[in-house]
Amino acid sequence: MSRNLPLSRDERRQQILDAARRVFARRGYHVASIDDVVKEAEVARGTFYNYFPSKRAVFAVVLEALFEAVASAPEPIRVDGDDIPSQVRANLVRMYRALAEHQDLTRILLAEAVGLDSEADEDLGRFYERALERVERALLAGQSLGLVRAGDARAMASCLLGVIKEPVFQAMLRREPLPVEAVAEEAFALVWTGVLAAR
Amino acid sequence: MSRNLPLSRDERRQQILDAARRVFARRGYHVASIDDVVKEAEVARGTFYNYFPSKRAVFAVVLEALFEAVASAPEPIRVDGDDIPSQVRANLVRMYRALAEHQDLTRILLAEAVGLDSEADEDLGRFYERALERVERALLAGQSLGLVRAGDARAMASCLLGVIKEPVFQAMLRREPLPVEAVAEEAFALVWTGVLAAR
Amino acid sequence: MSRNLPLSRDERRQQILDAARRVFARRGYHVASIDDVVKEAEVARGTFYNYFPSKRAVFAVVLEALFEAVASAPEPIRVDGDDIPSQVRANLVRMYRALAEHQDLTRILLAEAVGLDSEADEDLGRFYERALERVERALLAGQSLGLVRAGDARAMASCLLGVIKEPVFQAMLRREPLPVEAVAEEAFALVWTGVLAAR
Amino acid sequence: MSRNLPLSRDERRQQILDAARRVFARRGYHVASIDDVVKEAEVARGTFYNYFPSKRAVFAVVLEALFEAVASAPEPIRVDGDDIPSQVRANLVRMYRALAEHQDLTRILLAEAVGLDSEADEDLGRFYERALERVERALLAGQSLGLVRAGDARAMASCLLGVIKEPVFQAMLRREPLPVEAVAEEAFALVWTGVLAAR
DNA sequence: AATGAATGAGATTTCATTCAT
DNA sequence: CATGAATGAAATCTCATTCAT
Repeated sequence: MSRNLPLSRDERRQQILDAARRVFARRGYHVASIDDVVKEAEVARGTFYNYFPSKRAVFAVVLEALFEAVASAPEPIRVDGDDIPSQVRANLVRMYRALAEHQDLTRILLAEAVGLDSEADEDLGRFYERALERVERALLAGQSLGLVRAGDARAMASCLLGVIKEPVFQAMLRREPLPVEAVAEEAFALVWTGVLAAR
Repeated sequence: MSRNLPLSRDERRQQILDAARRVFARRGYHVASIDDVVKEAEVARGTFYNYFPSKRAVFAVVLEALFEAVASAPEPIRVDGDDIPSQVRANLVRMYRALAEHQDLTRILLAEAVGLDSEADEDLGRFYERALERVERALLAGQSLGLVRAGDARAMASCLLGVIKEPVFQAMLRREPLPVEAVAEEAFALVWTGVLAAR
Repeated sequence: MSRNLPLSRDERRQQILDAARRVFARRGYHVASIDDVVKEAEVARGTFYNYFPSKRAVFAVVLEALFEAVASAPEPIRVDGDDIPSQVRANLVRMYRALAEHQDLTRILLAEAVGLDSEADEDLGRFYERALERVERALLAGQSLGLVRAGDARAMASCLLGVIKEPVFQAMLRREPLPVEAVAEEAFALVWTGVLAAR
Repeated sequence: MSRNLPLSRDERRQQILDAARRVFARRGYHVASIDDVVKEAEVARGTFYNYFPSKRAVFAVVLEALFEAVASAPEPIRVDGDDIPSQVRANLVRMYRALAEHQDLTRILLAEAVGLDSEADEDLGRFYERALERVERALLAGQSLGLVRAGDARAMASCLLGVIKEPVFQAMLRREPLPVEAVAEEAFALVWTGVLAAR
């Protein structure tokens, strides 16, 4: 009935996008319906399709935004800066904090984006590819500096990514808050020295 | 259509269960339809419902079977047995091998079972709880033997779980085979000594 | 698994028929399933079809049995017997008692048998036809004896049938027991003298 | 298929409601399918569910409308108006006419609404309760005026209700038109003076 | 640009009936 | 005869998308 005030195209688009993110986080991609989204955004159903061609498309845009938010958290390691361990530890804290801050995003990223369809899998693949490359480059740099031990940097990167993701995933699964400091500390220690007692 | 000959309840049930597992792995829980399952099993639609009350129910059974298969892979570390590093490495290989053997299972476990509904989340939570406890106990034992460094064993366990899961997840995402030996080697090295070069 | 002892064809048939009557009374024709019936009868599903060609057919037989039970309740009015009012009153009591004794049958007759399909409607039509004819004949006899006032005996019979049915129906609807005596008394008084106070 | 032009919510709703009433009357609640209804209404299947949440729900609305239509037919007896017998006779004619006018409604009310489920039974129970109370009040008034003979007014009301319903039911069962005048006449005579010849 | 009524393919599930054992 | 596994047509209901207003 009552017609929404005209908004700039970008504002309206953002309004729908935000609503979609909240809905996807709350209900999951498959269970969420366009109806849920337009109700959350308080626009008419047709309006949605004026801005996005399909449910799948708006989800892709939501995903892309998440990628950006998480990927921008860590800062490049600088050889000339603080001592390297501190930089690594700080980056881990930054990552965990970014993930903890956006619990809804996390849920989408870890739970909803997987197994959607092959196109979504490719989006996700590209995301992790970028993440892995980044870690891999850091490891390779470390190896060439003699800081990091020899080994398959790619496989190592994959394991390291797991060190970051899993505690977040477990917290999400249990719907508990992520204990950022404790987890960052253990992750750092593991990465740095493994589980062994000092020799 | 030609009618299938009657089969013993157990055989038919298993046939449908296997088909369901393949279909869930290929298409994902939400996208898979009962039609897909009965076509894969080559039975009539009604036959499915003679054995399982719902799509959700058959998925629960599939999931439970996966839990068992994966959880039974590692063997307890024995202090009096082979040297401990070898036992740990062997367990990692066992786990990766179990997961690699059943690529379809892996997809379901890592991607499809997450965020389905609260009941599935609880199943999954219990599964990971068991896994974490197991790792945690091993770590605590190691600590009391002076082998493992001090620290929050729970958080450490969570990170270690990630070390195992992530390479498998990445392989699944890219639909590539898991390089079991290489990954096991890196995972072991990471767990044992971290990423640092020997000091 | 365990196979029922062989029974004579008639006994087995009766066993199924009784079960069907109970089930139809409890659940209603449409909601009742063959599964309900065979479980109630404790026979296999196939056995049912050895005795009755269809769900509809067994229902027809159940109905027929009810017809008999109810139709045999009243006794013919005899001009040479007790005084006629007593005979009429006695018949009303007999009818109400028969209906009250078989609550389940009543439910089927009044609620389930109507609107099933055109074939069932014809069965039901024949039943009421017989009932109406009987009442009509009694009324015509009464008219020729000068006992019953003039009028359309058929329409009168229809109204009288309603006098009998409705209290039973109301009791059924409320799932209350039928107060046989009180209802019979009022029905008799109504039939005999209407609602007017004596002039 | 050519798409129906958008209609106001109320118009479309009414269109579907009317179609549903016709279909329920023709086929019966259980046998009627949503498909029948949407074909009768000439709308798409989804359109039905835009207006009613379920088959059961649209039936409840149909039923409620019938209750209103039938319950509003008789007019209160006024002591200071025409002579009372005329008023009673007129009310009977009004009732029969209302029922005869809407044969479809009648079928639903008398046949389809009974024994559907406990909720429908309660609706029906309330409807008859209102009807019975109305008749009972009239009888009690008549008794206090010395017009109506003594007796259990409630039981009497129940019998009277049967006098009204049964001829309608019989006509419906035979799919014959209701002979309104003849039936009203006999019903009135029965109610007023019973079946006895004048003494 | 915004609206929301209309659409229909397709999903899950039921259950009367058949038939090999 | 008795059994119960197997069947598939058909039912209800969902929801992404279209399009007249």
